[in-house]
Amino acid sequence: MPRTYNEQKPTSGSRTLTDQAYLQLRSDIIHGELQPEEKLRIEHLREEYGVGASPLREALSRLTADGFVTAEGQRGFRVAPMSEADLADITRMRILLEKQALSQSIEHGDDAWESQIVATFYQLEKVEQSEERDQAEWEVRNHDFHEALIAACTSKWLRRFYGILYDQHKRYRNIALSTEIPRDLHQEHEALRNAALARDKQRACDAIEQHIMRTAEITLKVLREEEADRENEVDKVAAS
Amino acid sequence: MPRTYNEQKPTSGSRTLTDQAYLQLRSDIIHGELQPEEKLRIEHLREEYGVGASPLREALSRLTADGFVTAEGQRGFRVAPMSEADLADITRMRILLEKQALSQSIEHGDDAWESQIVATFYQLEKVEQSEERDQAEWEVRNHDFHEALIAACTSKWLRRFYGILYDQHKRYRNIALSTEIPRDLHQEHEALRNAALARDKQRACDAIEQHIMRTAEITLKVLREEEADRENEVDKVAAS
DNA sequence: TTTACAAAAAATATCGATAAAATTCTTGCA
DNA sequence: TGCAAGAATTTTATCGATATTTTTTGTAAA
Repeated sequence: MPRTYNEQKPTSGSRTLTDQAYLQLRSDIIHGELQPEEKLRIEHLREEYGVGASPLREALSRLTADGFVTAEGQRGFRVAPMSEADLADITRMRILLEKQALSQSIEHGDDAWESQIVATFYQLEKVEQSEERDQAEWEVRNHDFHEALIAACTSKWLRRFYGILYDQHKRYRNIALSTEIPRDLHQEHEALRNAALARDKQRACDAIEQHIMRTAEITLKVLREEEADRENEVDKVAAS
Repeated sequence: MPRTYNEQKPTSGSRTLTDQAYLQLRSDIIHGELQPEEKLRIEHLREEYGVGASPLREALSRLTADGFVTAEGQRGFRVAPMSEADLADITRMRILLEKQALSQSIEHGDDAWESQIVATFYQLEKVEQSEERDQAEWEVRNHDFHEALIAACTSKWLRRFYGILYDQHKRYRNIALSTEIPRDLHQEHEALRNAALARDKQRACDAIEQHIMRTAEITLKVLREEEADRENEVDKVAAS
């Protein structure tokens, strides 16, 4: 009896198994389920994710392009490392690109663009001011808002690169904050919204720079604390 | 008798078949052997490049990340389209990134960096002033020189994105110029070298901007002429 | 002649199996 | 005890075969 190997799970909207594997792996890396530098053995992942080698390898190739995975010929794949230097690099680049995208967006944005900024800001505000500050919810709303700001940017390449950096940054935030709550970023978001709607490029660029810097600083601080904790653990074990 | 399917061609230095397929496809796209928008049928490519479906798909995934190929789930791959708008986009982005990379490089460059600029400029100069202006040779020397200029840039991400854009731009140059000769870009290169060695960021950035703009303009002009020619052809055929 | 549908053909995505390469484990020797 | 050669194991990269989808072709009704 010929058996069906694609069971067409209706749970995931993804078309192909490769897409599914890609999205799952991506999510697991961003959320730290797969640790930095961890070896990604195909055989192992096959069981874990329930797909064959081909779609897995393809998914890993894509993730390599996104900078979430590193590949070495004949040596397989591993989760991309994380470092303070890398975070600093991502931050600087994100500032450069998001400023540019924001400027273009302010230049070309129409009424729909403005509306979308107002709408996404409102949703973000709601999450930020609610009692139980849901990290996952905030992530989504934050992303929507930032996306709305640069939605009128006409450069395909700028958007592509910006998207990669945003997701990279997200990984650092997720690893660091994990269960932490977002702080008073609210004023910064508000300033950003107002500057954009006022079509004030300079003010908007300053706001976005400061905003990204602040977010990165907080992430960096938590990252360092975690690092210190880990070293303490090691010392304790060594001392016992 | 178990047969060997990897014949280990010693001609190509690449480790894996995937790498080989990637490099070949890439080159064929950059040099216009594979036309923009052309369908890339796996079955067909298998014969053409002599490798199986798996390495091909992986190679195509990588090329998708580089922006040389587009992929649509369940619909396969095709060569990425080319357009004037895309060229303009690439140009603008390349200016933004190369300026940034150059600034950082000027800031951090050491003696070895300076030497490398002098050396690669000299080689480029030789090609530019020789009688038989070999397009392929010039491409390599030009790339080496530009690479040397930003070699001291510390940002991994900046270099990654810049590399992608440089190669994209190269495709347009190759498609457009094909057998054309490089013009008096020599003075621009010289100005660039001098500004870099003088550690004059402002001057270097201006020089690079003008240089990239000029190159792009020339490419655009040739592109338009070719387009016009093609339309003439079509008209002729339609009239007959 | 065009449109609509169904059958046929082609192409994609995927699997399981396997050769080659890398890694780990043994074991014999200085 | 340390270590090097090589045997065993694990892992990667790759192939050929096949289910599922998409595209093309052929045909009959409007």
